Amino acid sequence: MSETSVSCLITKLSHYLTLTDDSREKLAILEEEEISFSRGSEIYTIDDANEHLYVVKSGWLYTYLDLPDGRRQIVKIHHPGDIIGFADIAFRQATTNLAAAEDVVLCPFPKRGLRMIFGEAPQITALMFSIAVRDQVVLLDTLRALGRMSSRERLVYFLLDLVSRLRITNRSMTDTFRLPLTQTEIGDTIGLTNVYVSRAFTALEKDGLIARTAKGVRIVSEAELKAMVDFADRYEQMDTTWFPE
Amino acid sequence: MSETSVSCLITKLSHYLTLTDDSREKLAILEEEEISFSRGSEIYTIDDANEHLYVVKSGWLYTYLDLPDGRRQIVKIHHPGDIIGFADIAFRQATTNLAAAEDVVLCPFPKRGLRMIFGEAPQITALMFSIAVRDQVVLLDTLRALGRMSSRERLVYFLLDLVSRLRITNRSMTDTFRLPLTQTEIGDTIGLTNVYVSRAFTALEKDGLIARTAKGVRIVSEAELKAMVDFADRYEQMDTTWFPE
DNA sequence: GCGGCGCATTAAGGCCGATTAACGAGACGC
DNA sequence: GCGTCTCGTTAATCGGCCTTAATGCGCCGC
Repeated sequence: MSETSVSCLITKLSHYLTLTDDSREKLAILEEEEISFSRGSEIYTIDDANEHLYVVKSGWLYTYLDLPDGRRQIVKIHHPGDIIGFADIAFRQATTNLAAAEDVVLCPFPKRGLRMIFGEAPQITALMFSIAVRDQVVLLDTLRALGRMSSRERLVYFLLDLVSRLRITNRSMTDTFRLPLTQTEIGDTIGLTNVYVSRAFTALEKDGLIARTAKGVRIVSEAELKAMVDFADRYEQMDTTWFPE
Repeated sequence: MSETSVSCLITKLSHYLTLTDDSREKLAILEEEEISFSRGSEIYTIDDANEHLYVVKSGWLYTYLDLPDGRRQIVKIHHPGDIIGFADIAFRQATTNLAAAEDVVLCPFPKRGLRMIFGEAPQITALMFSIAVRDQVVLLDTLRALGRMSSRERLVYFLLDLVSRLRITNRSMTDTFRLPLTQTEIGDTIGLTNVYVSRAFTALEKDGLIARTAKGVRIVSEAELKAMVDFADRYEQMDTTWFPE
């Protein structure tokens, strides 16, 4: 446990409003415990009893669904500061699978930790509710991408969505970011094969819209990319005017 | 206003728990006002100030997103008893468009009606929160369908999802249901063209998996269809054990 | 330094769904 | 009863993405 490091959960939530000391203390409780998983680990799978939620301390993970014949769809990528497991609150058993895209550190906390938040921290409750709703809108955007976009457009949408999210926790980040996912994983996210992810990447690079570094990507012409897929940033702003306190 | 007719909102919510008289009174307030729209009407569009939510009294509607060149993705179909607009709570302006698939009657109520519910009716609050979360899981299933399924599988998933939802408000419904959507609209929902929706329909009918009536569909071999897409019913059961009261 | 492995790239061939178009059936207005 | 419009069907052609497979690069263990 690193006392000195700033909590990325608090960083993420602070983007939207100034947290009270009381709120900060309540959030700290959610990050007391730590577990590490190595790349490729399955943290939980469908039908597991889901008694815990997780705060991501470091590393990327993803939630996915399978088809019986082996096809796979990644439905959500998780970054440091994210809370994993909200979607399963309404069910006794997990409805999805969770895997580590690289070595990760998670902070598990029992569902009743959430009840404590709900009962005693109205400010965080409202924010978490808003984030859950916001994520739903993002899913609608993703649906639009998978249902109606070409391979190149899908990749563009995928990259723009990533940048927008990463900027919330890392304000200094401009246009270059690390991308610790294989092209097969990216394909499973946007409904393509690894082959076509590769082709789309090189095509975008050739057109000078993006550039690729060792393990990352640089967005070269963000405006052009945004116009290409009619991109709307759902992360930057949220309506917090109706919040309590 | 028909005093005699049972509210479909109350019917829908009653599927999951027994509502107290107090809860029923609070819900009735949400259905006081009524507006009618005829088939094809646009009730609201992106960037409209979204000050209202709507309870569907009768008729089907759908929420959709556009691409600049005219491609369209329907992201959610609404039935009687549904509450429309949850997803936009976190935003000042609408992030989606809403259109009437047939003649409909809606009950609009201001956002602050929801605040009244949140503050004074913990039972309904918990239920609405659960439904919002449940809908999120359904969206993940849909993502899997659009990302990884063939045209026939997508149509099967679409039909099974519809039946499961309709059974919540209409317990007597067995396997035949009305389908007031054009094949173009169905295609916009599952990411296909009207042509391929037609082909998928006739293929399923030829295989004896479904049958088509005048304006509806009959599920002939539900077990077989479910196996085909590894279908999980997210509507029948929800975990309400943690609810207050 | 060597072999093995995972991953990205590239090419060839095939299939599925898009596109376009023509036709028919039904609903509706007049 | 006629014309018009929408919607579903069917066919022909086209193109994008998949499948499969071969190649090469970088990383790691030994």
